[in-house]
Amino acid sequence: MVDATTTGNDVLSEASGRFVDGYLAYLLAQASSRISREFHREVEASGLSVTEWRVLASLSGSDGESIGTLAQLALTKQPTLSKVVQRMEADGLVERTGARRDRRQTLVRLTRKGRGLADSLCAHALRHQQAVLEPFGHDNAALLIGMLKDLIALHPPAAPLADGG
Amino acid sequence: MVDATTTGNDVLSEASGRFVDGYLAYLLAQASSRISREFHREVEASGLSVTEWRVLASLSGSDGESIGTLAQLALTKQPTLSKVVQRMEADGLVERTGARRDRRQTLVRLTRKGRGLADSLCAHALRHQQAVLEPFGHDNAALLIGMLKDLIALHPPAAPLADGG
DNA sequence: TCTTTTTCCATGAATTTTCATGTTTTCCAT
DNA sequence: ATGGAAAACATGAAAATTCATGGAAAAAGA
Repeated sequence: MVDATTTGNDVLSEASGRFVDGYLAYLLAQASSRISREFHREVEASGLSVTEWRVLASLSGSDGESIGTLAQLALTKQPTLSKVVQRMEADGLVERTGARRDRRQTLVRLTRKGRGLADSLCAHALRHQQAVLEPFGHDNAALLIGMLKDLIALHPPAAPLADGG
Repeated sequence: MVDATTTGNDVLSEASGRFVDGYLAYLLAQASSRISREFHREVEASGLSVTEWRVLASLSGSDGESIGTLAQLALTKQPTLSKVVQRMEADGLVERTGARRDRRQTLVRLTRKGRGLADSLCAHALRHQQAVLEPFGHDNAALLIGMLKDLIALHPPAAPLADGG
């Protein structure tokens, strides 16, 4: 098992080699990219783009999100997301309903078909996650996830959305 | 200070709320995006795109990298990187030299101008990183970085490059 | 109430990225 | 050696993303 407490000497004051090899933002981006790449094959095998999968995942366990919220969750700009959602609506994966509370908003919800696909992919994703975290052991895995959540909580999104995003 | 050892109860068996809120790949992507966004304003103030900054950062502390390696480091596809490097060459930030060892490769190196800009931005980046990690304390920060490096080491890049990426 | 300002989303234009493919060089097995 | 397969990169066409902008609804102020 990987023992995070004994990884290298002082990983912070990185004195040698490429700059990026000790740079947090790079490590996060690289880890994100590599961890996701494997699963994204499954996603594309389902006929979805990565962005479309992110939308499905973001809507899983929710009974509707606005375009703006989805853009933040899916890490894209709002115009991008408007167009992705339109494609997904044409494919019968989501439906767009004018929200009751605020008629400016477009509320996006999973259709039955979309929920089926989302559930299937999410289950797959969780199995993949388990495999990824297995070498770390339960405690270190929880530590990692906790710290990522802390990082996220400490850095609010660009346009402060109602709550804390 | 954030105490990662007491963050929530069991962050793994996430039973409530949106699927993504407990999903490692999402947390990595979201954290990466949010941490970087702040600094990317500095980058764009320097007249660089994010991808161009990634190339500069990847070349910092190196005396030349191939197009393929840079594509991996900068998290883009090879054709994208070829074009970005051409723009950067036109701007006088990098130079492309035929590598000695393998004449198929294009070796990319920082020019004096490029190195100046890269050094300046990297210094800025490290100050930013220090601020980001400060709430975690030295030990937890080292733990986080160590685990990210482990994650990366455990998941090799798509097309196995000579070494270990 | 009636502006004035802000928020939320859609859309066309421009940019960026990616896909598909071709060329050149290297590697490997005869 | 040599012919075939694989690797590295460039490039044109296609697709995706982003920028700039506009309209409609809500919020804020006078």
